[in-house]
Amino acid sequence: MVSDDAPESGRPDRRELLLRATVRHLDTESAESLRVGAIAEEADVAVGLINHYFGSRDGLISAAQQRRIVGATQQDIAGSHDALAGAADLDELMEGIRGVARHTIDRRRAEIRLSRFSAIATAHGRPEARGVIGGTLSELIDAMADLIADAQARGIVKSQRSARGLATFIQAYSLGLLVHDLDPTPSDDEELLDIAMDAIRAIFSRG
Amino acid sequence: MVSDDAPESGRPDRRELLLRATVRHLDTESAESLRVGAIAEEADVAVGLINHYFGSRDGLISAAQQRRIVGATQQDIAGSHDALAGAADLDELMEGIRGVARHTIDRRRAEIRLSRFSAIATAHGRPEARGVIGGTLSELIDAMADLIADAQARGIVKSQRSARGLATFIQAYSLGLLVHDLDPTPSDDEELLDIAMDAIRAIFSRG
Amino acid sequence: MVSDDAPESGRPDRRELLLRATVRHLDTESAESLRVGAIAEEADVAVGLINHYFGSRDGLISAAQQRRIVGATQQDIAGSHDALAGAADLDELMEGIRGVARHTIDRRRAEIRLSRFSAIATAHGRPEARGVIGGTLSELIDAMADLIADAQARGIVKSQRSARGLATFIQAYSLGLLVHDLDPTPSDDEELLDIAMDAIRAIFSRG
Amino acid sequence: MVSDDAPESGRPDRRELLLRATVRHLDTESAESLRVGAIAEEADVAVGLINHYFGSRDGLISAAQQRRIVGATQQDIAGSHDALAGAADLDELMEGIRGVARHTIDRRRAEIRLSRFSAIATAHGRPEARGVIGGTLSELIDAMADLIADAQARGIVKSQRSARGLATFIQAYSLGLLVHDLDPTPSDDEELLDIAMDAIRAIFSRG
DNA sequence: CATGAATGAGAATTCATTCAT
DNA sequence: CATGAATGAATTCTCATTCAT
Repeated sequence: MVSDDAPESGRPDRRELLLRATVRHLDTESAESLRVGAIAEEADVAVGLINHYFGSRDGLISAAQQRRIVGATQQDIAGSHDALAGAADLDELMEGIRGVARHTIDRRRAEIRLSRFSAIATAHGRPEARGVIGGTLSELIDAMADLIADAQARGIVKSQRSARGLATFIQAYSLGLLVHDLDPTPSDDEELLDIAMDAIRAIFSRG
Repeated sequence: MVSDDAPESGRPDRRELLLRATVRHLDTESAESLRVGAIAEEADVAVGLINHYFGSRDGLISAAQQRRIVGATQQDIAGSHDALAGAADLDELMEGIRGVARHTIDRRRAEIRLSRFSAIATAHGRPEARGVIGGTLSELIDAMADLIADAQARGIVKSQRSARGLATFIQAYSLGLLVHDLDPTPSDDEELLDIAMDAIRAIFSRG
Repeated sequence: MVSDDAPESGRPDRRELLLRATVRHLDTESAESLRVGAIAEEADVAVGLINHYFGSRDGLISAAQQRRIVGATQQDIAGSHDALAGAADLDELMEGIRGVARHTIDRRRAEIRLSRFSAIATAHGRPEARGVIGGTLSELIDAMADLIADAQARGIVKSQRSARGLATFIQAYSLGLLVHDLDPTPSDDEELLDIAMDAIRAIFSRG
Repeated sequence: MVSDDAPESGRPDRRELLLRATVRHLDTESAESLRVGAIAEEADVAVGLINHYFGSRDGLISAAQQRRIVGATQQDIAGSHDALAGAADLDELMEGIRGVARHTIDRRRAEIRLSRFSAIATAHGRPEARGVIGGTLSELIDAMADLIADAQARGIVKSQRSARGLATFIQAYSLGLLVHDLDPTPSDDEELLDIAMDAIRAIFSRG
């Protein structure tokens, strides 16, 4: 079977090329600085196709932001799943979470977080983009909630709180770590990790 | 005493008018959509003054973003201070925090949080803005850390973790609540509040 | 008999469809606003065919303008022919002309006249179009001149002026009635008709 | 006193320069072929001013067409007035009219007539322009009607027809002479003149 | 003949910045 | 300090034309 974006196993179609070039741009630069001419050139495609496929520069950016949020999110979910699905008791679970959290806190991931952050910030002043962004974030929370619900069912997580509430808490904290990324005099990563683990262990045990 | 921005109780000076009009714009629209002509008109001031006072359109936007980040969070800090400074024991402290947190979680604050979020996202693709934004965020963390350090000194907060690490955790969570704001099928506010309280009580007690 | 534009009683050929869609457009909109894409879609035909059949957008427009000039006036000629060919004397002739003229003056024909007017105006700034337009107008004058020459041969029209000069006069007046069409405080149609009849009777009788 | 369009007796203001350059262009070329860049350069003015003063390319063209119709019209009226106002009897009047008509029929005026023709044709597909164009044409008819009414009052023109009806007839014929201009095998100018004189004499005498 | 995706030169328009008053 | 008319580079968008299928 031939994949959608690479018909006849040759060069991906022009729409896909444009989208990828745009995602690449947004990974490092602001949307404001995006020039359709530059994107078309980068994608080695005629400018006219941008309006043909996306209606306008704005349409192109929206499509790309959506893909970016989805992309970043899927990675996180996959990582969590691998770490948590097999835990036999709370200690093992916390051990897995610690691994994921350490990766999350790592300031070297700052660029990725900032990039995702800015993609979400797109919702500001673009009410029409809010639905897509909200939906994507919601899926992410759902995926983590599933993992937690599973742990609850297996008696590993004792908390009677809804799995979705707990998942929301963790996601919020994780995203908010951007304040740490941008902090010119940041706290110690390991200490922040310990604090986070205390917090998570607490909400998984009580209530 | 005459305030800086309203000399001789008359009309605030033109620089201030421009800044306010810009903040107002950024509260609802993206920086990209900002037109200096519109801002000047809104402020009822000549366009030329924008470059006179801020050097360029970008200078104006940076100044406004800074004020927005500070402004939105100063309220939180002030609220926290009132609630926490007088607490005699952990229970009283938690009661005060619950009040602040309830206000923080409130989804009606979504617009404000999204607005602040987008201001911070400005750091993406604008390396020159990162210093200002990081510095501002750092000050806010410091302010909250002071409150916590005080509570530690008074023995109310038992945790031996650094006050700044604890403050970072709380700020991160607070900012990250945007995922809750944008969630089309959000968890219950009260439950989220309970979870947050459990987490905070835990990190204030242990470690 | 199968007509040229509807081979084998099926759908008219694509060239004809394009031409008709273009004429339809020009009947209500300016040539400048014509988009080949829109015409092709309207005609339910591939865009590529426009260049195939007409060489270019301009070729299509020229072909359509020509048809419009001819079409609008052919009706007049036909009407005149029916009315004038059988007249036995000047009074009968004038009666027939009155019928045609009444129809011509009618302000409800304003749109048609304006449309034809604009088709002719195409000659301005498009020297290459002048030949076609001039040729078409010339043919129309010739057709009317034939009718008049016939009436002269039969002694009904006494004037020794050239039939073509008389025909030119009538065509000129007829076309110029646009000033009446656009007049916001127009003269009475019937009076205008009487004046025209006086004029025509005079030039048919004297000289 | 300093005129509006040439403040301080120096260079006319930029708006005026743009308008003049546009009129000049439309005198020889079609509106479709007009390029704002070329106009701005011709006027030695920045392109941006076109939108500043006229809103858009279309606004500029409309303003110029209006001025063109008015301009061409005023000349005609002035010429007629000089020729007709002093006539003592019908023969003298006809002599004056013959002078004007000869000038009107002259094929060397074809370009001017075609130009004016195309300005009027602007009404097609631009309903918003119709009012201005109609109003201007109406004023022209009024001016000629005044001349005729005066001749009627002095008993020179016997016709009881309304002066405005007669004026409409003459204007229509005069404008319609474009068919003669574009005719590749035109009738003789002198004969056409004779025919026109016969017609005018008839409608001035009878009815 | 017929199609319509792709092209890219060309045009209008926008808007930050300047500077004479 | 303040003004805002003027500037013109920069950018997006349009759309006639081409050509492989």
